[in-house]
Amino acid sequence: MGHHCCSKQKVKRGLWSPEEDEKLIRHITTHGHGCWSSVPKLAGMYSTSFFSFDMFITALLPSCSWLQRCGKSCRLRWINYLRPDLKRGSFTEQEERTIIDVHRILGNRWAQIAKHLPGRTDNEVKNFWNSCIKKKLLAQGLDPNTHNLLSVAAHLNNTPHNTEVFSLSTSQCKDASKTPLITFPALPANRQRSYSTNSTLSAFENQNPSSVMDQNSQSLIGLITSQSSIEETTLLPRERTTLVSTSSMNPSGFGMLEDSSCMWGNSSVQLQQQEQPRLEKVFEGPTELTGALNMDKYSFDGSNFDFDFLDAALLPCGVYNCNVNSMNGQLAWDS
DNA sequence: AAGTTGGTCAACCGCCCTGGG
DNA sequence: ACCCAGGGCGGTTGACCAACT
Repeated sequence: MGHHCCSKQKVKRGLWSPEEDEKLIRHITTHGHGCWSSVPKLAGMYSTSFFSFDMFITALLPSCSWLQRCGKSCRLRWINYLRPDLKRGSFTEQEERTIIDVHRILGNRWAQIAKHLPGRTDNEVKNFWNSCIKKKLLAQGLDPNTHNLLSVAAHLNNTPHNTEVFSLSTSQCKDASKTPLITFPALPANRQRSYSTNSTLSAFENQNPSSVMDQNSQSLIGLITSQSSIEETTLLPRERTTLVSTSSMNPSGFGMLEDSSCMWGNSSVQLQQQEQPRLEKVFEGPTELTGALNMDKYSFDGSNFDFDFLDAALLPCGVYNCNVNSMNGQLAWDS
C-alpha cells in the first residue's frame, strides 16, 4: 500500500536505477524539489528537451519517461543518497563517539543525532547504530538503550525491596581506553532507590584515569549524571572528563538516595578535562563548562554526608574540595 | 558446488505533526 | 472544529553479498 500522495499513480518501488537517479538529480539541481509530490512528473518532463513536441509525447506516455515514483520515495532518495553534500565512506572514530554521546542524551532521535554529523543522514546513523555501535556497547557490558552497565540493570531488576542497591561492576572496564560511562537509572515515580557501590577507590589522587583502580585492581572511571534532569546535567563525556571519588568516611564511594538526593562520601571531587568538548551545541550554557557537580541541602549524620543535586554541569572543570562550615553548616566547593 | 547464515544498508511503512482550506 | 495533503521521522523489511557449513 503506497502513501496517499501517490495512491492514484502506478508507482515503482524498490531500488533506484541509474536512469531514475539521473532524472531526479537533473530536476532538483536545476529547479529544486518544491513540492515533493509533483517531483516525479516534473522530473520526467525535464528529462526531455524542454518546450518540445517530445515533452507532450512524454506526458502522454508516462510509463516511458515520468519518474514513476512516489514523491516520498523521491524525497528519501535525494536526502539519503543523491544529495551532493553527503559524506561517503565509513564513520570515523570521532563520529562514532559523537553518536554515542548524543544518543546517550537524546535516545533514538536519529534525525537530531545526524545534525551533529555533517554529511550524514539519519538513516545512515540509524543503520550504523544498529549494525555496529549497539554490538560494541554490548561487548563493553553497556546497555545500548540506557548506556548503563548491564550488570546494574540486572541487579536492579533482581532486588526485591523498595530500596534497591547495586554494585558498580568494573569487570567490563579492564581496557582503560574503553572506559564506560556510569549513569544512574532514572528513578521510577513510585519507587525509592538507594544506589551505592561496594568498591573502594583507593587511588583517587592519581590523575591518570587509566590508573584509578578499585579494590579488584580493575579500573573504574566514573561519570555520574542524573537522568531525571538529563538535559541540564549532562554531560561529562567519557574520555574527556573523569570523575574520581573516594572517601575515608564512606568507603563505598558514592550513592544516590531516594528522590534523586545524592549521598556522597567524597572528600574531593576531581574533574579533569582532557580535550575540548565536542557537544557544546547540544546544551545551552557556558561552553567551557563540560560539567561538574554542584550540591545543596546536605545533611551529616556523623558518618555520611547527604546531598541533593542542586544542578550539575555548572561548575568549570577542575579539582574541587568540599568544605563544611561547622558554624552554619554551609557547604562550599573550593577549587 | 550448493545451501545456510549473518551483516549491511537502501528503501518502505506507518504514524505523527503542521498548515491550509 | 474538522478534514486533508504533505513532510518528517523512527521502526522495520528485504535485497544483496560474503562467509561459513
